[in-house]
Amino acid sequence: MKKVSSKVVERLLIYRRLLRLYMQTDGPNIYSHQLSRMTGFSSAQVRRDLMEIGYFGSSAHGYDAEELLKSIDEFVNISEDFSIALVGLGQLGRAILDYFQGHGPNLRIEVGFDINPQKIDRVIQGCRCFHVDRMDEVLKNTNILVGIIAVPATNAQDIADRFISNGINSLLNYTPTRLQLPPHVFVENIDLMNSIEKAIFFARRPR
Amino acid sequence: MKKVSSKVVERLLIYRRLLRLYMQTDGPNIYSHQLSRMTGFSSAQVRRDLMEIGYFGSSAHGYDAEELLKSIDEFVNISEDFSIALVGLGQLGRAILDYFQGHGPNLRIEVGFDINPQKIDRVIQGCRCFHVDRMDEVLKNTNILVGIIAVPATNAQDIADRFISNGINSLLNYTPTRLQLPPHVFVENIDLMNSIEKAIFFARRPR
DNA sequence: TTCACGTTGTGATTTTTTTCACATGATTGC
DNA sequence: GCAATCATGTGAAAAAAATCACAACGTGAA
Repeated sequence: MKKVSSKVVERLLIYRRLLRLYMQTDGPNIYSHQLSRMTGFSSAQVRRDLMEIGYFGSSAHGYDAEELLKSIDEFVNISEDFSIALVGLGQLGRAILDYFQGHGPNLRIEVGFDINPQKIDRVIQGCRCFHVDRMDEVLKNTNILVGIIAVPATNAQDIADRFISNGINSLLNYTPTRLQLPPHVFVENIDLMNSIEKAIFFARRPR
Repeated sequence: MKKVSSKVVERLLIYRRLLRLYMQTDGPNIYSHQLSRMTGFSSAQVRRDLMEIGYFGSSAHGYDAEELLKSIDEFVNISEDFSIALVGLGQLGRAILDYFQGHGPNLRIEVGFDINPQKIDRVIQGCRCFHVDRMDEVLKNTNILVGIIAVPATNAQDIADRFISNGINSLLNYTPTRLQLPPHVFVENIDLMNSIEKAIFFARRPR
């Protein structure tokens, strides 16, 4: 299957989300310039992105929203249920848990890990919680492919290593730590402090 | 002053953070290949980035860590205290509050807004909380330049507009809404669902 | 002093990403 | 039926970002 850049995937997922909203209220078809307005990406970019997944519209009616949505769904192929593990159930970890268990029906944080005895062996928001020491044991018996890291920065690398040694090759890193990873592992860094510092920088400097 | 891309700023802020750690334990000087190993960026990229801010090392001892840090600090210029406003004090908003008030000494979420009466007119984590209806009034009397949006997706645009009409031109958007903004406004989108969907995608597809 | 070594700074190049611009094709109004 | 209109798909161009590769330099050992 054709390789596709992370940026394109990101935008496709955005179209996907917007299409769902669009279909609830608007007509059955949609134009690239509409997606452009909704996203802020240029209409040429929208068309290029849709080319990538081999979906073709008509020059008269643009794209059939429902078909397009289905095409993107097929392409990203995350419709079936998907299990995730989360390490770190502090304030941030619980917010993440809350956010994901609330929203999407197709993804689910299956298990959580922490070192705080208050969190362990409970079920929080439908997520079974274990002591971090049991990661290997627990992960062995699941088919989790994505790990979320929401621990203090100093422990992030350890947790990442543990995930990887259990065959997990896609990580969400909510710490500012720059993880050292083998090249086949995907990581998305969500660095809250970095984001706000950038925002502060550009609050005063033009782009 | 020279314009500099968001990507470069992002990396400079990462170097800045790592330099602080590095200086606590390691020698007074540092090489581009060390920063490369720590960050995952190539050493050539590190050198290019440092060129941008006009800091020059020596070919024998690399960079003087302290001087370099000072140069980056001067460049990003976010050392003095900096006030921020946060709208939305739900689970996510409070996690953000917790995170930022805990960490950096130089930035501070000064005021918060919500519609939940339980949150209003209290001080949470050193952040004074008001009803959203009082945004104009409260923001008028501060010199806040950065706004954080952590409300339900459907309200995000309204809040953004309100921020902008009060002269705030740099936003952190924690909702999946794609904001429509005038071109001078900087926005950093932190789209949690998008991130995890990307991670799921790349868990199964090579890059 | 001189040479070997390792690092910087950077021009040139490559790669990636985005935009331009237009031929093509479908539809509508007349 | 035909012209006018408006979107698409895409080759070509441009812009942005990253990498290559090497001259120049400073140091330390001999």
